[in-house]
Amino acid sequence: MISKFQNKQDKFNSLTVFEKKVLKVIKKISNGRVATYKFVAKAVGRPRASRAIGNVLKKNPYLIKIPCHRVIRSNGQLGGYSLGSKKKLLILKKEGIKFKANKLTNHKKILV
DNA sequence: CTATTGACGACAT
DNA sequence: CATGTCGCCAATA
Repeated sequence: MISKFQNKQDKFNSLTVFEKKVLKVIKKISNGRVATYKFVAKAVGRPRASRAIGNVLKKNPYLIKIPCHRVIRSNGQLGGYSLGSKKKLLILKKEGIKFKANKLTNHKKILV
């Protein structure tokens, strides 16, 4: 019989192992904290794949479930977002993450 | 198989 | 600080 989660399953299964790993890591970033692309890269065992991490996120199929807006650049800059950096900034602001001149100000809550 | 494409990073200037 | 260059990497054409 076909599970009622078949659609989600299909979507999930269509992802590569690499992509699944990436999304899985990001899913764990809790509210009020942020991580860098580099951090995620290291977490999935590809320490130099930070660029590829971004490529995964730009097509994040679970925009609601996976808080990819919490991933920023290692130099403290905001970084991109599929719905536009502006949106990303607003969401983060709501979550208590502050930026000034496109630079993160609170370095306490960042995972590097 | 090769080439291109980026939500990147380190480093030089 | 700001900007440019070069290296990196998985996906995709």
